[in-house]
Amino acid sequence: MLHTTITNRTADLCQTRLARRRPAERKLYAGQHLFHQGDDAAFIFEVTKGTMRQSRICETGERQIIGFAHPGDMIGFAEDGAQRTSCEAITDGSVIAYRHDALGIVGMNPELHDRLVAAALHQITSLQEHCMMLGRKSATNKVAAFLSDLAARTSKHLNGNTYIHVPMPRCDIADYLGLTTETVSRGFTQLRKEGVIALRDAHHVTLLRPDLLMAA
Amino acid sequence: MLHTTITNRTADLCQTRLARRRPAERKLYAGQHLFHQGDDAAFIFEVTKGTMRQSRICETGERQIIGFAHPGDMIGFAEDGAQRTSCEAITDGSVIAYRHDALGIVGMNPELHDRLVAAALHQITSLQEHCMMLGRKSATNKVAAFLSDLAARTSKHLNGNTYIHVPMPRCDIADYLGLTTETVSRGFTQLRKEGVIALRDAHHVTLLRPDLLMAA
DNA sequence: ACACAGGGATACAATTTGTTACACAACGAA
DNA sequence: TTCGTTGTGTAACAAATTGTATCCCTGTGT
Repeated sequence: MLHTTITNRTADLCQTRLARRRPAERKLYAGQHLFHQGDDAAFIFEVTKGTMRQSRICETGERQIIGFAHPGDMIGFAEDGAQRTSCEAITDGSVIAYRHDALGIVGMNPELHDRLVAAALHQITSLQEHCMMLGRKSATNKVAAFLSDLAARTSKHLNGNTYIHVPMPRCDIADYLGLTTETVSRGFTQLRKEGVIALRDAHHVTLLRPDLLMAA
Repeated sequence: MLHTTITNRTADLCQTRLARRRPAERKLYAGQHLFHQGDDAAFIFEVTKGTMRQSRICETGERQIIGFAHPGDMIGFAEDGAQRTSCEAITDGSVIAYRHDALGIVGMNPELHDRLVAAALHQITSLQEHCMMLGRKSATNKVAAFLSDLAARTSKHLNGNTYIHVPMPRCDIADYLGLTTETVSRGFTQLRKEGVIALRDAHHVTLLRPDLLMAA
């Protein structure tokens, strides 16, 4: 490891400012891969625009979507330098790349190190919640919880209503929730019939009863 | 943050040796809690003996077991200083406590910092695999995968056979796999009827066909 | 020995979810 | 325009999982 390169606080701060000025932002078009399962994990990425999906394919060919990443999220935490998941852009977007080993070396950039550690801990928490949802909720509950999460991240409020943009197709939601597309469809329909949501089209949802959504 | 306390390498090394000499091991009896959901997260624990279960209770009262921890595993990674899960000992065991903030501060003990970061990344990977299993496997597959994992961690080999000790009751396995106890029971029975495993009793399994277990 | 409690297994009914099939709308290419 | 293609919603039926009730076995205490 590179702990021997530590010199003093000032040098670190300079490096921080330098890194700030050139954030190495990278554009991604819808459908484009950020990395593949098995790739060398040299970077951790911060999403700055767009929505990404992080997925894993298992031996039997089934896909599980591990999570969706929105602006502000960090993706690409990897054990032993190899990505265990793939990551693709669902919409056009952009990311900032940080060296993966900044997690191990405070000296390079202490502020970045803290942000990466915090993001890793956050990832652990959200994976735990995902497990909880996959294991212990019914199909409709899963759809409701998914919309609730999405609303908390990316909703717009206009004259008392909450509007959610659902950028991903139904099959992505299904692979995220451990369901089939048909069951996801039934979930949306049921929430609509119960008056919890209204659908302009498959990708534009209005939240009529946020209270019922949480409880559902 | 406490980066200002960094002085030099030598001091850090001394502190490392000191920490090594007094590992602050703590005994736990079966059923005893290591921490509760909501507790302040001051420590990360390394399991040295026994088996622990880490679980979460959701608003509706359902329990999901996030993972089992065996000797060598680290538990207690927490966001914002608060535990999101509870942790209990399934068998008698013991743990070593490390200060949680050692994750953020390399200076205190660089070697420990590296171990904690590696453990956090490992936790992310295994949670991702857990999600995959919860979302995309049938009941029997889940039981098989669970036994396969357990075998990889804690099995004994005697004259060509693999013996697995299953310390936890069926209801824990159910809450881990997102099933009911009955379904777990049926899973064990099916694997036995297929000749993949043999059962001495509920807690002692012999692995007859490890190849079929992975594939199942 | 006896009754009792707890964990586990099993049969059968009930429910949820997956399958299969088809209709419909939006979209792009010929 | 017309023809495919793709994504989505719906419905009927099949399959998987769960719920319920019951039974078994083992250990424990009286």
